[in-house]
Amino acid sequence: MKWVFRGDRPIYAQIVEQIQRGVLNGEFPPGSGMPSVRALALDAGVNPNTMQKALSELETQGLLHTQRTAGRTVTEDKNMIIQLKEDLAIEHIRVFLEGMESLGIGKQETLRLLETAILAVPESVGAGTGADAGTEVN
Amino acid sequence: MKWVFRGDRPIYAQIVEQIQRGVLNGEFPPGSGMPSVRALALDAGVNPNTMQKALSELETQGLLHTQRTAGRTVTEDKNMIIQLKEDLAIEHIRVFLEGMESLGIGKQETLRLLETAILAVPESVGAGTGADAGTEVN
Amino acid sequence: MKWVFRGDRPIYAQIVEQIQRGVLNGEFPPGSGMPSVRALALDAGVNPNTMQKALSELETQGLLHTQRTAGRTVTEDKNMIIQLKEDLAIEHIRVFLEGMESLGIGKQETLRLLETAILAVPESVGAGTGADAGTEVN
Amino acid sequence: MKWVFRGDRPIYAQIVEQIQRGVLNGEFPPGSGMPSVRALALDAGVNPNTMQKALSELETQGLLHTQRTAGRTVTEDKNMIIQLKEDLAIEHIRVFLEGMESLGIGKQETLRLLETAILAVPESVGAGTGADAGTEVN
DNA sequence: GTGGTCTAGACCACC
DNA sequence: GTGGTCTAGACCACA
Repeated sequence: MKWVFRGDRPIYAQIVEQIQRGVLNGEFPPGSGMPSVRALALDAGVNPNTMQKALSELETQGLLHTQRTAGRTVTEDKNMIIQLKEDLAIEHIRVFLEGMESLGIGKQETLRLLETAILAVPESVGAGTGADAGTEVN
Repeated sequence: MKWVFRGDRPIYAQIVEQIQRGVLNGEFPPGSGMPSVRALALDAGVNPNTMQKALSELETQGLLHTQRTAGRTVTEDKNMIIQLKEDLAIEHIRVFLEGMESLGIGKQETLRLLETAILAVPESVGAGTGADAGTEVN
Repeated sequence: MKWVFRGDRPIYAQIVEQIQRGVLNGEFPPGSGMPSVRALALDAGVNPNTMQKALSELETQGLLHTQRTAGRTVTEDKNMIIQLKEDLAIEHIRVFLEGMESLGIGKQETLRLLETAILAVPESVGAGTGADAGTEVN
Repeated sequence: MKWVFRGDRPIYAQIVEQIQRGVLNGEFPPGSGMPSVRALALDAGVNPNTMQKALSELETQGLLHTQRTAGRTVTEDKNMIIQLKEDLAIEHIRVFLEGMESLGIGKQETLRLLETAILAVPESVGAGTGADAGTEVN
């Protein structure tokens, strides 16, 4: 796992997001065991307490489970993972549209701008990243 | 001006954004005078210090100018306003795409999702918000 | 507020319960401001961090709100408080009946035992504690 | 024996309770022999050390005895079993009333609520589970 | 002064 | 070794 932290937001919150991301894109497969708190903390270069805080938040979200002394595991509930992915995507879109609107840029214009932006720096077009979206999880 | 604040982010930052928005959408036209710090603070229901901090930041951004004794005015530089709008839009798009990508959703898929989202709750289609983007300012 | 802690469960969890109790019985009325984290910690004789952990859990429960720098307040949503009271009562009853049942004591017998226990050490009978149950909150 | 464990409390403590329950409700009759530690551990799906710890505790409680080479047996002292049952019941009731009181619900009201709860989901009324309380043991 | 975050370091029960 | 809890102490942004 590659950890990158910015100074403008709590580290633990960034950890939460990056682990969520890791679960969503298959780096931490459903049902698999997570590294120990200490190991993760060492790897990320943060205090174990900070890592712990992030992990327990992920636990209250239901994304992680803990077996007391047997370490933590990613939830096996693939539906929850898919659901989370959808929720986050919808929220992202909502915030994005809202932000653009507040700049006086309407939805249609936003769409047009996004198209332009993507065409400017396309990813290997044709390769369906759309397909990928679901496959890592299933 | 209608002020709305959420508790999860610094008030002053939210003020900055809302005034930016006001300038971009024509509520505070270029060259026009801003209300006094006290008046704005009273209107927004915040501490004058907080409003002061927000205005200072807008000044360093170049969006507002101080006329020593004559209070603050919105910049007359329409290009700067257009430029700001563009910058913010590009930044929004960049962050958005990055966020979606981190969910394992590629650019093409993102575009498709955005289309779907917009078609679901369209704005009065045909009315060119794209046109608006520039018109209030010019 | 009188704080009592037992060694068999996390202190922060006991704080959570005792503050809940305080909100439910009117010691912390809805909408009122809570003492500062430091003050509460000093009063309870625990580390500010421990108190903070308890308070932030109460916040995620929705029972407390925080105004960033203006301190914390009890929620004004009386319905939520009543709801919480009901939920906790039902949960208590459920656990109680389950526990008795696991001793081989059925519901009817449990009821009989409880009657006996209460008659043995009655509270000022006739004085409707039942009435009180709702009144502090309303 | 059907073992169920929750992750929020020590496994060994839950084992203690479940075996107590087994003794109280006649599943492990007084004087009878207990399965071996290994067998129990295998059955419950826990580490033998954990099962050992639970059994040791039950031994210090006096509910089980070791016959050196002959394995463990349930105590033949029926009075002790009855006593244990009573103690646990009283403790349960005490904790229950205390908990309800802390919600601002007095004893009389608690009694009323319990009646309601039981009437809502009655067990085959008339069948005296109360009678059972003593019979398996005698 | 307020809440919030982070670190360092210790201790504990559990397996 | 694992997760969990607690303390002590420091620093920060905000109002």
